[in-house]
Amino acid sequence: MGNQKLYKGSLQTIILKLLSENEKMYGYEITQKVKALTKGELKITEGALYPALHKLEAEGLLDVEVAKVDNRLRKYYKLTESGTKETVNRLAQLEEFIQTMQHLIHPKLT
Amino acid sequence: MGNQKLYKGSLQTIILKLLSENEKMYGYEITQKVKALTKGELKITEGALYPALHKLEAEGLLDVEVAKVDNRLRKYYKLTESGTKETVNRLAQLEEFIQTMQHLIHPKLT
DNA sequence: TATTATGCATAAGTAAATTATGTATATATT
DNA sequence: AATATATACATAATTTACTTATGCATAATA
Repeated sequence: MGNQKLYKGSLQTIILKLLSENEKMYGYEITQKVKALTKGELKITEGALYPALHKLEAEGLLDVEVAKVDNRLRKYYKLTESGTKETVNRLAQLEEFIQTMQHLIHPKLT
Repeated sequence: MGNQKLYKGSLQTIILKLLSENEKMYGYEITQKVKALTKGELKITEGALYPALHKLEAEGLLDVEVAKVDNRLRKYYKLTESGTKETVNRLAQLEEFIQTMQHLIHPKLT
């Protein structure tokens, strides 16, 4: 919980990763999914999420599709072709970053 | 290299960790050490490092001691008692963050 | 002689969050 | 019936933590 600031920079990658697994998701769903997957560790705020989604869309990595469910608005996002490719890169970078941090924290291992 | 933005938020923890291993270090030494430990993966810029050191000092986590070596100035930093305790916390938070990210990236494992 | 390495520092600009609002519908609680 | 919580979107103001650019100074190298 106190490590909330550490995930700065990785939100886009998290979104892309979830979309690579789920075909299409809407914003609120993403926040709930992340909360569930991390057992409440990571809580994505709306102020972070929606601008991030808009940016990914503007960059051509996501497509959006509006739907009305139970009289409520939903915006479903899914990866574009370009987004699918970029997800691979972003995940590789995140993995590399984690490896690098492991080297710093546990200098003896690996 | 492209993951440079991901380490946002972890610089202070990196500094604290290095100082928990080395007793005392000066700024330039820290940049070189990180570069070496990460095989050039992470390059701490001076614009990030020095303000971070000053902040940690202002928070009472570091003590500073000025020395002149080869007619050049050096500022040696070392952990205070409070800094030693805080290092444990920060490292635990970083570990937890890494674990959380692993869960997100590799949902099947652990 | 000019560049690179060593060693410190700060100011301006930027990216990506947090915090605080705002709108609206549906469901659960008092 | 009124109120709070959950669902679902959005944006503006602020803060944090960097990058980039710049500055000063000495030592070693090309």
